[in-house]
Amino acid sequence: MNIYKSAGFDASETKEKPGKKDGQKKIRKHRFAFQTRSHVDILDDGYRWRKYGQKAVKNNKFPRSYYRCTYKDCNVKKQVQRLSKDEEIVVTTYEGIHTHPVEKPTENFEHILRQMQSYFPNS
DNA sequence: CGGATTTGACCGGCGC
DNA sequence: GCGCCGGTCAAATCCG
Repeated sequence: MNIYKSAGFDASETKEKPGKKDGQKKIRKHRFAFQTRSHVDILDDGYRWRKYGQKAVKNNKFPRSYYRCTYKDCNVKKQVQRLSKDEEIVVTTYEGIHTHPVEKPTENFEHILRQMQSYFPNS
């Protein structure tokens, strides 16, 4: 299994909706993109995900899948997209930070999971 | 039975 | 002002 993490470290601020009251304004949304070499887009990182949508991308021939964490109070989002150039490459983009423990015995992914948690500052 | 998944439709924002 | 795109939610259905 050859899995390597991508350097797609992008921290964008939350997109607040104009017209609404001062909701989340200064909080940033952690965005982390992972590039995995797999034929299946079902990458289990140890968390439970529930698919809530699927849309096709313009630059891609393949549709993108939208997932959301099913944990109580866990508003973490994840998207999976395949590269049109290399269908065997799957890009997993995580949005948000998990606030609950992992209960799944991840295989080699545990290694990556550790790296992810390292990037997420636990304030 | 509960939980999860699928597809379609709808809404909002932005562009022109 | 209208059109278009992206994104999200909802209902129905299927599986375990």
